[in-house]
Amino acid sequence: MDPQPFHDHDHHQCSDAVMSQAEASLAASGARLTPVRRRVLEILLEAHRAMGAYDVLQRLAAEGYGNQPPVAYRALDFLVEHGLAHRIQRLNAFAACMHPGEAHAPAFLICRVCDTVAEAPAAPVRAALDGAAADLGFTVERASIEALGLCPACREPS
Amino acid sequence: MDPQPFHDHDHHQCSDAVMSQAEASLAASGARLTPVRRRVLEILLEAHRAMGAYDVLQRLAAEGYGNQPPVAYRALDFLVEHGLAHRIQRLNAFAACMHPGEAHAPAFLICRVCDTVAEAPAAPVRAALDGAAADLGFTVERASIEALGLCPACREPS
DNA sequence: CTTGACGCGTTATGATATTACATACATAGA
DNA sequence: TCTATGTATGTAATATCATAACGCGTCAAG
Repeated sequence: MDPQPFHDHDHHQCSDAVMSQAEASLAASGARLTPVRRRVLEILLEAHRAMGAYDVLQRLAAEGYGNQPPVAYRALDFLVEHGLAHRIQRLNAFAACMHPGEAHAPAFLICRVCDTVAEAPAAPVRAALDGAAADLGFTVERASIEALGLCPACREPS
Repeated sequence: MDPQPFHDHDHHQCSDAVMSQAEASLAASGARLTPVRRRVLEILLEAHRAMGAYDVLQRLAAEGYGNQPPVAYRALDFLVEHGLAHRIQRLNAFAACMHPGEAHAPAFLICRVCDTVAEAPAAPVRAALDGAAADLGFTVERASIEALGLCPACREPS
């Protein structure tokens, strides 16, 4: 079963699973998961949320790491480059990838009430986009697909 | 024929058409196209590009309008609210809407070489996205769909 | 002719992100 | 082991993007 933010799940297990996948994925590519990078990923994994770079930085600083923006941005950029995190343009923020290692071009579903961010399988969306672009002669290389709305939990009056 | 950035077109006519549509659209809603707002729209229309708020501001300032950020942001926000311009999240920038008045939820195609921004019809894309979201119980309210890639002109070695 | 809504101008500040350079650390080769 | 090399981290300074808060001018309704 996939990590799935919108429903009850054992979050500890969910995070651990992602961390393991992340480690495996990195080992395969020869990149190093240094303490700062690992810690940043853990911080992102604490919630199914997007966090701003400065929020992450504050956490790092409190734990004795550097307290200047590049410390956070470098780790975040590393995670994004290696597919362990995503940048959410709409929020100027970052979220842990819930499916590291798998090739995927996700769409992000952002709940405007609880700020939860989920990844939806976007292959069909991407196909539609590629088609629309092709009609205009445009070749899509990278796409950001981000939706703002209501997650199941916030939709129903609990 | 639609305004279509990626192909040769009479740009003067293209801009004029959009301005007329914009005026009509605003008149219908009772909102006012003041000099600053009009000028900002004209500036955005000069190129099929996204411009940063500060770029617009510089232009305004050079023409004797205010030279502080809120002057630009207010006009830009107004245009966006009234469907005359779009914010391109990926670029932290704004582009004139090429189909004002028409209800549309566009996808943006951004050429990474010439920076041209075009709007593609996104109804099928949006449908696919709604579907993927619905599978997770998520209700999409607003979506940003932005693609980075190569426009037809930049794709072919001229 | 007042009043109230709106648009514009300005100051100040906040939030996000990068450049540039210095220091430390790991590791492979001599 | 020693040292050279690349990579990671730390820090200062600055660039870029965005908003809050306030005051003034204009214009139309009452």
